[in-house]
Amino acid sequence: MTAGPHSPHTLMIRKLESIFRLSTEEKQALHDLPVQLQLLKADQDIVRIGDSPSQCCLLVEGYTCVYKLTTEGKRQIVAFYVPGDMPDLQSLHLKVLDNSLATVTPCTVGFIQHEDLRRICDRYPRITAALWRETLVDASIFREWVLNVGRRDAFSRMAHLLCEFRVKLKAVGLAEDDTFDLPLTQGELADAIGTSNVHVNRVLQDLRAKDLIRSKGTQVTIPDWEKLKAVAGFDPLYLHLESEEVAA
Amino acid sequence: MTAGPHSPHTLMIRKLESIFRLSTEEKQALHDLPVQLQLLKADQDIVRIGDSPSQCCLLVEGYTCVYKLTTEGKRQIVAFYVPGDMPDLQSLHLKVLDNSLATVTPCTVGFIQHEDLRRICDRYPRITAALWRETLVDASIFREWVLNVGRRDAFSRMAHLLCEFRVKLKAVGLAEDDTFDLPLTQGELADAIGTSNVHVNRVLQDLRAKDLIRSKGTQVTIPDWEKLKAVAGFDPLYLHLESEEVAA
DNA sequence: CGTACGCTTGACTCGTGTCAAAGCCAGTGG
DNA sequence: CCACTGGCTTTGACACGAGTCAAGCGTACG
Repeated sequence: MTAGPHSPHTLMIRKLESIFRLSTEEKQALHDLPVQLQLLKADQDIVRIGDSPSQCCLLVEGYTCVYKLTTEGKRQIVAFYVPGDMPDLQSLHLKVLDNSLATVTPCTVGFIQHEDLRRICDRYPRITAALWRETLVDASIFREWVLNVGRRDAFSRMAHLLCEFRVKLKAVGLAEDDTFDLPLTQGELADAIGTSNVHVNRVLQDLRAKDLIRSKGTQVTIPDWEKLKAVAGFDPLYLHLESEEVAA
Repeated sequence: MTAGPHSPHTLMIRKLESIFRLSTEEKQALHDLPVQLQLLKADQDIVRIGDSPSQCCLLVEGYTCVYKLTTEGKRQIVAFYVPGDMPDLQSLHLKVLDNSLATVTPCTVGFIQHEDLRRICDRYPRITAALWRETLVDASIFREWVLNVGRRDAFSRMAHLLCEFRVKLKAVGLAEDDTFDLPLTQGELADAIGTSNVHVNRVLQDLRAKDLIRSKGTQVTIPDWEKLKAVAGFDPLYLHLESEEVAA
């Protein structure tokens, strides 16, 4: 569950490699990327909308989220990120950030300079492709979230979010069979599925009453994966993982 | 308003160049991309979820949309595309499509083989960056849509969608000062903002009653841009256009 | 031990969905 | 040239999901 004996890059490289089968040289180049590690507390902005960062953030441990605010101050979380993700990789090509990135738990993050990333991309087109692909998967997840928020009721929305968490965490080895850690407040869940926190509470009770989920502290367990998938209308296709991981 | 004397690539190249200032050689390489033109009727799928196309679609004339369906068959449109866009550029790196792409009006589209795109990307890293950036802007728009659908009421959502259309169309020269063509049914608008078509009808009437929009056939005019932006909570930052276009 | 934050509950309100019927074209064919 | 048709828009009545408000509860932490 901790970063353990890995280098900060390990999870990211493993993820890139699961699709692209990089050469030893390419992997080495990634390993050699200078990373400035930093420990952050929970509920802390990493970068803010309007910023023009000169570095990307690599999430090593903990969960982060990307959020936006309406002019009236309502918050919408548009993505959660788990270890191995690069939550603001977009900043490599978009000069100014259109969203804010914040920790939701205490986090270990590594910062990689844009110039270092650009150098490695120029030299290794396959790494460029792999990183590009990462941003495309992000985009695919956003599309699914639009569907989720736009066309499912609160009950299915929540079920869908839980399904997504399970699959993403399993893919990086942070979930056992059927249980994983979900250290989010009901307010954060509400901001993610576009409802009120009161209603999140009712929906969670309903999910528990129907035995679709069980929870102990921040641990969530899913007794019947197929049943939860069904009520969520969840199809992992949009996560674009390789089949072994999804099947699990 | 028609494709006119342009080659099919013109709008796309102009868009890429507005950010990246490509060299003559790079522009020529783009111009030389083989494109297979095709005329399509309205309401026709171009590619479907689950497909693995070997080509990308370049929209030359008309509007297309990307949509997804819930298991119960509810449709959510997650993006609209206008001439100059490449609505399924993602397929270059994601083997299987996670959404469907359809025309909403009669369209002229050009198909570009993936292998041709990959070849040009390998040779010209700046073109890679420009195309990558395009997909990042798409992702940014998806994020804004999550906010739109999740945290704004139907009235603001519709206003926001209209603002986005105006800015995108102006950027490719398809909108005069304050009026543009919006040949969408209320059902399509409903699928885009995640409400029922009946409610779309009421919201549009409300917008007209408040003189925030006027419409004649499919033509929409915006009498007071600042006022519409205000009720929509619209900030064009997320479209990542260069400032001259946005200001207009 | 208290204080703060998050969770839970109930009552009430309100935005939207649903259903069903009617009106309005624009295109088609007789 | 006009009646027919089908798709889209418009309307009204009603139902329901979800938001809001406000109070009370639990618990982790200083």
